[in-house]
Amino acid sequence: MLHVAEAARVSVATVSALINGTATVSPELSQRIEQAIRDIGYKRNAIARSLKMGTTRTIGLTVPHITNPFFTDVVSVIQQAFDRAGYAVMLCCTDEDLNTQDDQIRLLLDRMVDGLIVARVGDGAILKRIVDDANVPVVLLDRLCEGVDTDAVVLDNQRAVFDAITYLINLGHRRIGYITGTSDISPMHDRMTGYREAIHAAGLPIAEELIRFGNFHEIDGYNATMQMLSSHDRPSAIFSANNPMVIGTMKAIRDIGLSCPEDISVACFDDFPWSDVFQPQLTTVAQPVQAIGEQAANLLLDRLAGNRDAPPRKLVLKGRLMIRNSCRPLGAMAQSVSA
Amino acid sequence: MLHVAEAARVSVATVSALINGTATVSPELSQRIEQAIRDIGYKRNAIARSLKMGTTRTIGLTVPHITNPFFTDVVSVIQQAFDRAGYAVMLCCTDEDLNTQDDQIRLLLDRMVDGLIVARVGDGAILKRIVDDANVPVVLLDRLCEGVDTDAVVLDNQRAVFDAITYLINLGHRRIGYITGTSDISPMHDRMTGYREAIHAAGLPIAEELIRFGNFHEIDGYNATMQMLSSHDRPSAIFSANNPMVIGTMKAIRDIGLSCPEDISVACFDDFPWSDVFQPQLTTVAQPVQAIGEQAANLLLDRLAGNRDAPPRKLVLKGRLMIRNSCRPLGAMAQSVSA
DNA sequence: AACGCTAATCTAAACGTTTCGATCATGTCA
DNA sequence: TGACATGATCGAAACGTTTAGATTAGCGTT
Repeated sequence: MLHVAEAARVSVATVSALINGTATVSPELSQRIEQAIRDIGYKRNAIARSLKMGTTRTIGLTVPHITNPFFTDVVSVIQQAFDRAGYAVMLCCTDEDLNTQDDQIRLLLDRMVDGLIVARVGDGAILKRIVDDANVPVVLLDRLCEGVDTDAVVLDNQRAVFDAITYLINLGHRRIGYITGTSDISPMHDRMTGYREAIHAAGLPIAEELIRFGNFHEIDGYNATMQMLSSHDRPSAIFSANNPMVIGTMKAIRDIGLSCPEDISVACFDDFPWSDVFQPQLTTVAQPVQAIGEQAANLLLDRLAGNRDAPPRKLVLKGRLMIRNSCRPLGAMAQSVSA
Repeated sequence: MLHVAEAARVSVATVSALINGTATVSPELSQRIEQAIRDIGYKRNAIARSLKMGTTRTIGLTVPHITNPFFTDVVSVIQQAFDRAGYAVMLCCTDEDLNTQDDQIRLLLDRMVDGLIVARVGDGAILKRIVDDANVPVVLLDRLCEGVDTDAVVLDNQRAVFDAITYLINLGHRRIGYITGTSDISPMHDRMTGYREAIHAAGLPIAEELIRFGNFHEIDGYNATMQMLSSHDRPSAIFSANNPMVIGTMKAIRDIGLSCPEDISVACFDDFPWSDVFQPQLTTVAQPVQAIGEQAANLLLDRLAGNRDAPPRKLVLKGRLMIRNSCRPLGAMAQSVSA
């Protein structure tokens, strides 16, 4: 900018005024300045601007895994929304690791991001402290965080799983395996509650050996399924509370020599783009990814636009059970259907 | 930092020296400073540091679509690599749009990213100018760019498709449909060449009506497949040069009342994590996503480490044909196999 | 005692912006 | 003609760091 000012024989203040339109500058000088900008190929240095202005027009986004199709889609939507609003997005993947997450959030805050969207991981204690210290707006995505009272957009996980399990029960299933992630994050906790409530509402007993915990990865789903299917009294249906793990479930079913849905029914949380093309077409709980991403972005953009003092807003969206052909009727029902 | 210095009754220079270890500071002052840092909860401002140092420890990454599983995986690997190296990643999705891409790259450069990894889109002219102007190292990912002579990591696309098409020919297929993206980017061009060469090498005629262009999206694959299958002399196999489009192909096959592989064989570029669990299990050309991401990251990290003057390095990796059950033998071969 | 050497610390400029308040020319009005 | 408002431009401080070079103190040599 200094060079531009010199070339146009004006002060840097005038150049700044012209670029930002913060003051009127005469047509004559305007032209000289614009010419100089073109000649020199001047580009405003956003870092210097950020330092002075105290804002970077950048937000931080942390998710556990970008390869989980749910997060892939949500990240994509969020990215687009902020792109439209002129913000850049710094993406971090925490790999479901608490320390990684904390490091990354600190890194983002050091860089003066204007806001944060966090699909948190693990215990929320440190997150709480970090968020309290940093006075940037934070939006929680997908996962609430005890003690962190801020904007959030989540799914009604309990209801969604309740509906899915009830659907399986209505098909005649009585022993329904349930594979979940570690329950220290709210969706896993709520989904589990939905499972238990559905079983209970149907007057069925909860079989604790049919509930298996994994760490969100395909291999965890594989192992959990293997264990369940190797038992003497195996379930007739399996519900996976997490999307990558269901791939493991399908592989285990294949490897053990069974097939879905003939021998065992399968349903899972989170939809796949290809779920209605390949066989079996999985019955899933679809999250409104577009809406989730947009709402999260809107909440944050609203804060960034200056609406700092409004009380925390918590948006709860509804999932949708996508019934396909991976679950088959059992017993009396099966006969009435096949008749 | 000023507050820390005051609290510890030292100069800011000493504080800086201690934090960065750039000069020895006596144990006594060290202790006072560390105490003050803790008391105040001081965090170094990375923006101010960047302004002074001329480096942000941030890189820019642009890809066409993050929802394309190939890019999802590569982005994930790159993100991890830079995370380990203490860099942040700014992610941009260009949505296969040239203007969006140019805007985003400019945005990234304004923010003084230290380097750029670009899976480019469209015509490379503007990209070339931008890259020339900015004197940050650039690594091209997946797609080369005419006139931009810089580090790159790409696949041997021609060979990969040649092998895949030859595989289909060896199965007895003679009319092989080919669905591709717009050929102004190098992978699409090279893949097309591979297709033509394979057909030619087998002494078969090129049927131009079997070559269809789309814009990388599922819907394009759908439309292209619909057109081909509605013709009087439809192909016995279809190869999709792009991953999202093959979903459209499968949907079209289903909607038109055919099935794969009984009525038509299908293969495509890029592997899916779930390709060997669901039916049909797609035969694909798998890219070494892990290696691609790591190599791209390494090339850039090497430049960032100061190796600026080395000549441009172009890494060409090999694809791998993953043969599954979505392609069936035809004619004489089919008989010998089924016999 | 004067000198030089080393180690520790500090002063101040610089990075590239924004912006407040000052300056200055010009035109208007009484 | 003088007072004054208006509009355009500028000078300089500030944002929070890093760092070159100056300063100071302590200590061993001669």
